[in-house]
Amino acid sequence: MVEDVVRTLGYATLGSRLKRIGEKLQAQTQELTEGLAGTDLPVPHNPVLAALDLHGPLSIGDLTKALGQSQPGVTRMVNRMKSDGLVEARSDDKDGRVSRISLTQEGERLVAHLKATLWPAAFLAVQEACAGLEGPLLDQLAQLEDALSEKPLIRRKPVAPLPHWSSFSPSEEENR
Amino acid sequence: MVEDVVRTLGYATLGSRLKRIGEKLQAQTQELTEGLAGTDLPVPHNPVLAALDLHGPLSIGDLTKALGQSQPGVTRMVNRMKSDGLVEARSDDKDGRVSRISLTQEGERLVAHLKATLWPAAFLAVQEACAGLEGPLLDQLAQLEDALSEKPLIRRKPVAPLPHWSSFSPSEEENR
DNA sequence: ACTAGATATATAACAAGTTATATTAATTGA
DNA sequence: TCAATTAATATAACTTGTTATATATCTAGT
Repeated sequence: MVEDVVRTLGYATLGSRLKRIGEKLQAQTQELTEGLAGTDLPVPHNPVLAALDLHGPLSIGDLTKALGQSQPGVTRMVNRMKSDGLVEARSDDKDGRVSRISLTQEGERLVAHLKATLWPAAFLAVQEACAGLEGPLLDQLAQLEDALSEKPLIRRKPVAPLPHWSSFSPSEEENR
Repeated sequence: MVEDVVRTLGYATLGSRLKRIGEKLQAQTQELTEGLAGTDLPVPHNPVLAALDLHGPLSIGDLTKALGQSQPGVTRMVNRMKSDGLVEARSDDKDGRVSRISLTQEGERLVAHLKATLWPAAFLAVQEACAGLEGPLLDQLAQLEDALSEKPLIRRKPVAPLPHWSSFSPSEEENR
């Protein structure tokens, strides 16, 4: 049997390790999405929806900052979401370079649905998987990775009635 | 100003968060690679070299387990490394389906070089960035992300003489 | 010995991230 | 006011991860 080299090497491969766990979490969140929200929204599109919901219309540059990733990546994701009918772009009146991205009606509807289903469920499931993690980062990562293998997010759906997303993020409807 | 939505959402976006930090670490490790080992070896190829160095020749399936990623991904990475002259494949004598991947002489040479330069330096730099992290996972991630922004790995090169990789991974030359 | 199924790897198509560069619009300074 | 610079977004090419599927070889059972 061959051991997990990326785990063994510790700090030397922390980057690969973080990416790997992140991808596992996203894959399990995708299962949740289908099983719980009944859509096939790609997991990385959720933060875009959340940012637009929190702040109202944003430029590509603002989204870049909100998501912490590169501008071309954001542009492409937004284009995809545009062709999916979730967002729309209009160029700014003051500055013709900037394109203001906003939720369409369909986007608003989806957000409302996600706030009642996927978002709280994912939050709680991940929170449960992280409950009891302790110690140095590498140890917590090992514990989390094991926890996700042993009991994936889809089996951590809360039994009690799902709280609405607003109870996690109280300040959301301000900037509209 | 727009805040960091992925950070704000906490557990709900932990997958994106982990991927994002992982990519940042890998990008900074790439800088280290060029500045310190004088090669342009892609960061994700390091664990493959380390696995082959630790265990000697491995099948694609074994590498898949060692790296914890999908078989087609491993196959493609190995093909790239083959065309870079770092590894070679011969089909197994007993079982014609399995292809045994081993380091070429050039691969061995590169590994020896990396053990004296990049691997210990990256280990120590990441360890330093992680020193003092405390508390729940989300907190430690926030601290780490801030630490990497404030002082990237390339500025954490140890001043003292670099210890050899073998001092981090004492059991390495066994399975050859 | 042959067929069925299982196993190992390869291939194809896609997604999402990156960097580098092109394009377009706005700003600034002579 | 216009030329040069700066700034925002778009486009292109690449990497690395994925899933689904094809191919090739081995193994088992009759």
